[in-house]
Amino acid sequence: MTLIKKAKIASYSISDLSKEFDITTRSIRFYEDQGLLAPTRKGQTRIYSQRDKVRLKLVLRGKRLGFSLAETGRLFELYDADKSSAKQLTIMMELIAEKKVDLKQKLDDISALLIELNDIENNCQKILTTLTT
Amino acid sequence: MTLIKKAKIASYSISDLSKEFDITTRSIRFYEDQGLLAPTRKGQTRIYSQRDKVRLKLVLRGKRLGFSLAETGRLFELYDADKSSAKQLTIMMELIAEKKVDLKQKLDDISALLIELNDIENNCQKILTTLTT
DNA sequence: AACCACCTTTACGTTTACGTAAACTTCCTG
DNA sequence: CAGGAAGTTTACGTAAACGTAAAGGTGGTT
Repeated sequence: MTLIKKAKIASYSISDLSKEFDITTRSIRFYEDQGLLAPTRKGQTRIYSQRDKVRLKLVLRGKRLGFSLAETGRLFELYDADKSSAKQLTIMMELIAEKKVDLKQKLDDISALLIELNDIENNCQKILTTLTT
Repeated sequence: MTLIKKAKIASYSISDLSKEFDITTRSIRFYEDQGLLAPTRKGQTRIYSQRDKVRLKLVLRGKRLGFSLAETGRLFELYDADKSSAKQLTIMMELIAEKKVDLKQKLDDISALLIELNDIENNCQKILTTLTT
């Protein structure tokens, strides 16, 4: 396989991303301030890579889940961390275990709430049909 | 069934609840300020009923899911709303539908994140065993 | 009576996550 | 070359969710 993939590396302007994700440029710059993004520069202007775009998507996913930007930052460290020392690795695995507990709690919370919402919904539907007949 | 349940109605002080849920009394009073709790009074002192306690639990569940207090308030309205008018009922059902979409998004987000965390975890484990052998 | 634990209100302070405005550069287009 | 359109930095403003005193009431007990 001597086929070389001369991939056209996708890049984005700040307004590209702001439109795509429906957020303000202010937010994007703020995430950079907080160390969550690190676009390159062409002169003054920020240039976002595919990796930056993925990161931004992950930030927004974190927000949907109620994570603070700092928490999302810690998750990023997990992705990037150096895995050379056994100590570092065990610390990482502890963090992962914690997050997993957190996420499982959220799953339980969502299940419970979905059941309750369905109950109310059914109830509403029932009353509605009796009202309109 | 003439058996009458003379239930001893449970009541709680603010510090009872703060200990049980591991939050400050400040928070509990703040939730009241925001209209999420409505304890009765004995003199100046707040008395919390079983219902208040359940509500507080729901507030905290909402927080875990990243809901604002205002959003949780709207959910409470769903529980309490008058279901007499067809118009009101359809509005309610729309709100419920929205929330369900929201929750399903969260489920997807959590699933994705759990998969990623498991990946990292496995990777760490693998490296760790190669390091320690 | 003095003290302690627990309750109260009032009010200013703090963190997070941006909003918003001002003032400026850079690049394109009519 | 005048005028946008989109980029930049700097900086003050804001909403949400409390934290943190300050100052005081209430009830039991030693």
